[in-house]
Amino acid sequence: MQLRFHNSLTRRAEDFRPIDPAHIRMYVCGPTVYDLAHLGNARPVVVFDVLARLLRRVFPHVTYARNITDVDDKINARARESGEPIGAITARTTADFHADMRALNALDPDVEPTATGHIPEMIALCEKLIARGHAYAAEGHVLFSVGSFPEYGKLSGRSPEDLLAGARIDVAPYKRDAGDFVLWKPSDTETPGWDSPWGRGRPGWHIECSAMSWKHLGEVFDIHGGGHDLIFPHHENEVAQSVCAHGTQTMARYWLHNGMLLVDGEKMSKSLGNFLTVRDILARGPWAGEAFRYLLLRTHYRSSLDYSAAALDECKAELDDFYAMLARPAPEARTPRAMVDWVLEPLGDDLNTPLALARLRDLRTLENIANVGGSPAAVHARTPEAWHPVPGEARAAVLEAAQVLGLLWQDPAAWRQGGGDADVDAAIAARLAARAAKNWAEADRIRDALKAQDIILEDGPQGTTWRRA
RNA sequence: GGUCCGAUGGCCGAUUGGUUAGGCACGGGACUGCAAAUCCCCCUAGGGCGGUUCGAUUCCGCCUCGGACCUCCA
Repeated sequence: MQLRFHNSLTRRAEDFRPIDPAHIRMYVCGPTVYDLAHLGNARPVVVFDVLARLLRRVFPHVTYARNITDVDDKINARARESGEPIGAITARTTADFHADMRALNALDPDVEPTATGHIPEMIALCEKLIARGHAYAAEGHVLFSVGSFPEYGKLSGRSPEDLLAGARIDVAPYKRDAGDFVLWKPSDTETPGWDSPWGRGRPGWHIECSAMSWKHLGEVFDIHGGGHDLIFPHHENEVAQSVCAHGTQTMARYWLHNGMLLVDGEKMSKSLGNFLTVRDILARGPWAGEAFRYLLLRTHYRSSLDYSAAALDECKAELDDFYAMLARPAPEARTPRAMVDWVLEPLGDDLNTPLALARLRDLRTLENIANVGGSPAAVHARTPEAWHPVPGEARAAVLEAAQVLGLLWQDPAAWRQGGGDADVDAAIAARLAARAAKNWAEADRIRDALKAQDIILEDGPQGTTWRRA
C-alpha cells in the first residue's frame, strides 16, 4: 500500500518514501504537563495514533516517540501559584494525561521520553551548536544564531525579514539578532536548574524536542507531527537546531500538522468560558470517549474542527448503529480482505478518515442487509465489486478495519447496556406474558416504564433485547 | 500590517474538468399488535465577480467572509 501525505515542508501531497522501510520512525510533540488535557490536546494524539496504527499495518517495524515536557516555565508558574511541588504536578498531570488518552483508545507510543530525562543530550546539542558557530553563550544564556542558518524560515514559509518585521517581542540586550532564540537559560535558586558549562540553568522549549528525537530516532527520521500552531516558532526552531547540530540536510522528511479544534465556532479559551477538558467530555458517559474519537476522525485532520455537544451526541448515535449490528448474533465467517482494504484505502491518501468512515458505514449496511434483508444496490454503486451479502463477512471486515481507526473496540452488549446495573430481564418476561395474552396496554406500560429509565426494548425474530438510550 | 489555509445542502462532511459520496435532522414507505432496530424512497447543495474551456463546484485572477501563525499554544 503506497501512502501519501501532505507535507508541510513542501506544502504538497507526496508519496511516502521511508528512509528505511524496515524501520519507520515518527516523532510527535507531546503535552506540557501542567494541567489537564483539553479537547485541542487530544486531536494530535488521536490523529497520530491512527497514523501509527496505519504505519504498523503497512511496515514491519515502527518506532513512534511522543515526549512529555516536564520542565517548562508554565509548570514553574503553576507551582508558585498553588504551592504544590513541581514533581507532584508533573507526575499527577502525566498520569491524568495517560488515563484520558487511553479513554480515547489511543495506544501508548513506543517511547515516551521526558525532558528532565534528557538534560545531558540538550547540553550536548548546545555544545555542538556553539562549536559549529550556530549558537553563542551570553549572560548565562545560550542562544541560537538565526543568521547562521540561511534556511531558517523554510518550514513556516517565512523570510527572516518577515519574521523580523512581525516580531512583537522585546529584544533582550544580550541577543545578537532579534530573531535569536533561547536554547538554555539561567535559573535562580527558586527555579529548577541543572549544572551546565554556562552555570546552573534550564533548557528552552525547542531544544527539548531536538534532543529527545535525536536520542530515540536518530539525526534524521521519517515523520514529525504536531499541531498546526507549532509550525512557528517551535518546529522551525527544532529544524534549525537539529540540522545545524548534526550537519544534516533535514531533520524529518515529512512534517504533518493537524488543524485546530474550535468549540462552538470559537477558539477555546478560559476567558470565553468555552474551555473544555477531555475529562469534561468523558464525564458525559461511558460512551463519550469513543464518541469523541469518532468526532475527531469524521473531519479530515488538516481541517479545523468545530466541537459541539450536539455533534458529540450525533457521533454516539452513529456508534449506536454500529454496535447494534455487532450485537446481533452472526455466524463465524472469513474476513474478506478486499472489503478491509477498500475501507482502509483512503487512509493511505493523506489520512482521509472521513471517507474511510463512510465506507465503514457501507459495510455495516451490507451486513445489516445480509441479516435483516434489503437491497445492496445502493452500496454496490460505490464498492469496487458487487459483494454479495453473506452473514458475518462484512461484520468481520468492519471489525478489522475499525482496529486501524481505533474504533469499535468495546463489547457491544456493554456499549448498549452499560452505564449502571439494571435488571430488566424480569420486566421483559412480564411484558412477554402480557403480549402472549394480547394485553397490549400492559405490555406498553412495561415498555414505557423502562423507557422512562432510558432503557429501550427491541423486539426481534430472536426475542427481545434491550439497550440504553 | 505580513505569511499561509479555508468557504460544498437545515447541520456535519468526502470525491470530482462532464447526472455534487456518505452521515445526521426532516418527510414518506416496508416490517411490527404498536414501537424500536433494520431496509427502501425522499431531501439534489459548491460565498460573490470575472477568466480559461465545448463544458468549471473542480484550474486561474480579484473580492468578501472565516481561521491559523507572526518568538515558548495541540
